[in-house]
Amino acid sequence: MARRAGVNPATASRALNPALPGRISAPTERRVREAARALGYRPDPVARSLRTRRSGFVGVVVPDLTNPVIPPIVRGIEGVLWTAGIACLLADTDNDPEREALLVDELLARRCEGLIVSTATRTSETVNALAGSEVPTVLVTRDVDTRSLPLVAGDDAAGVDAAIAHLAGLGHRRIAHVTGPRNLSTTITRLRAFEGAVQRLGLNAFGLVVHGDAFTAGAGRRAAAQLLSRDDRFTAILAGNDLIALGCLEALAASGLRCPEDVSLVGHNDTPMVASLRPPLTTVAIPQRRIGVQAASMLVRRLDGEESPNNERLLLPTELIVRGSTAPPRVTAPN
Amino acid sequence: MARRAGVNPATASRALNPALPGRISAPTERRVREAARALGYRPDPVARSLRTRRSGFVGVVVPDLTNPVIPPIVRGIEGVLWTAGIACLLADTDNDPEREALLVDELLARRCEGLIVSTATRTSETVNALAGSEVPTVLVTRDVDTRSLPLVAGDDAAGVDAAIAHLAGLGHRRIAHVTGPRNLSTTITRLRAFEGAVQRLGLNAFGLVVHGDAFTAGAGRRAAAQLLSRDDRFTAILAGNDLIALGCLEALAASGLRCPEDVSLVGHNDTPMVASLRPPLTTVAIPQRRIGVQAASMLVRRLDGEESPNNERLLLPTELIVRGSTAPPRVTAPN
DNA sequence: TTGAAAGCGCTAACAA
DNA sequence: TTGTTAGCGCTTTCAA
Repeated sequence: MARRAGVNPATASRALNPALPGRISAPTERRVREAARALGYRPDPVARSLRTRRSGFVGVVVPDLTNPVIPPIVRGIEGVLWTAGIACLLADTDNDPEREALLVDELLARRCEGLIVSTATRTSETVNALAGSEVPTVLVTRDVDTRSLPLVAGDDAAGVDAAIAHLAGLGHRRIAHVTGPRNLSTTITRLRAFEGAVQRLGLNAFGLVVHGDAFTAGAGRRAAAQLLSRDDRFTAILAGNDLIALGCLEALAASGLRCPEDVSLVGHNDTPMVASLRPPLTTVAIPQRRIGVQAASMLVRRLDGEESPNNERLLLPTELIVRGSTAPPRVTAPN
Repeated sequence: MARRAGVNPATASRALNPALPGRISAPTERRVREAARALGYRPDPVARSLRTRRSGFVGVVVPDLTNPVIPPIVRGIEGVLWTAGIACLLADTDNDPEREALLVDELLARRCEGLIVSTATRTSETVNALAGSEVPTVLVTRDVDTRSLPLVAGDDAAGVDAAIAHLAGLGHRRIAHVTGPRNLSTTITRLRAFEGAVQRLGLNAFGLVVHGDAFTAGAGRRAAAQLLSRDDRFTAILAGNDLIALGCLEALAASGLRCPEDVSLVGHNDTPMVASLRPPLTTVAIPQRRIGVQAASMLVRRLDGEESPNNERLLLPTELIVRGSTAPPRVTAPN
């Protein structure tokens, strides 16, 4: 290879890898580099991996690439990692714990150096097992109950606080919450924040929390319909995310209720196009790309040997985007 | 390793790889497999790669994961490939030809066995170069002008045909087309189909084609505004994609025109949430996931050595989804 | 500062 | 049917 062009066997290796032990004389290094360029030489990453036991890539495990929150995060991750000379092996679990186990196993077998995981559920055994393993892992967006791994996410609690404060400021006293699926940490975080804010503001949400069984419009529609069928009155809904909010909107319309005149509505995530719904959706925006960037950076630091506690948590600021779906309540509760 | 547990050195390899030459006796195979299981043995993929010159992964190059057409395609790809024991290295070019060149180079250096590419532009030199390379490549959704590589995509032309036929059937005679960026094959395919359909139906679209400079709502808004500022009258718009359609909707509203009463509107792709716009958008749905599945399957066949011409093209059926944004024109053109 | 030699874990060829 | 030997392309001791 390049050696033939130069003169030496594996001195070339040292010449091309300045980080390696053993100083190289300037002229030698120049000769090697020239030869390498002339022959279009690229070191074989596979052979290098075999020797160094480092693969040069990390696994990125996502619950569902089709969930609009995920792609910007992956882009953030991917950009940082390529810059660091690391490639991303992508694995989509389809929100299925079994598939998650399978894919993580496969990823580890392929010797990925690290993992960035948005887990399928908050009780994932697969993810918990990672906490004890050798391979550095960072969670994004979705946490596990054990909190046994570092996490980068949006500060959903602050976003929910802002949302409830906004609604309360408009005069709402009876605010309902249609959550996402209970097996996700994001659902729990938002629910706890909702409960906290309600209590802090002296509101009362008894009978006004209902759980959606998925982050979909259909689940939102069903849950909201259930809410509307009860006797409890409310003038606003905090939805677990934007798709659930969309479902709520549909359920309200189906009940002949108008948004925001009869019921105000707040979503979560600021998904594409929610600004173009009728009414435009008030929602909590999370810095998706930055979450990805920070998660990847955190992983890179760990790969570089920086010691950090596994309970490291980075919550990036969220922002309440006020649009047309929230307004003061009418004097008498309508439903 | 497993050898110590069994008895033999590399017979184990044959035992675990039924495809390899050299028959193995049933008892031996059983012994080996038991030992492997007992010791939790997993063959090292890196060492195997070094020996076999196969890396076990392919590169997936996408223009922008944030473009809602892409994720379902990637999911389709990813599912098929994992099933085939192949991992996906993800690379997002951000629609930038330079970055595309960089990433493909990096991917090739890492010895991926094949590539699935949705290119940044229809004139991509990077992609054209792939046509002459050793590594099997399949294009998805976006073609290059040279047509030098196999392609799997939706049958956009048929979708556009159906859309124009639908509009003409409603009575529209003057139909405008707000295209996407001209450096994408999808734009050209849809434009050609538009022109063909217009001509075939004896319509006239002189002065009614305007180019958006990106697949964004902003580009659609600007292009539609430009269209509206002209003297040419029209009663319907075919948009290059749904985001452009959204921009058109905004431009119409800004001009005091109603959709569909004053101007009908058709999008492309059936992006999430367009059914919830006001009015719900009539659009051409493309089988995104199936496109991914078929592209991956095609690549796997090629990796397995099946010889196929590089001009293989698989166009999967599209479907016009009629919603509320299209209606018969009023008797007199309004704008 | 450089060269020589060994070996990462596996599989391909050849021999038994 | 199985064992032996060699070697994929690199990096890493160890010696010079």
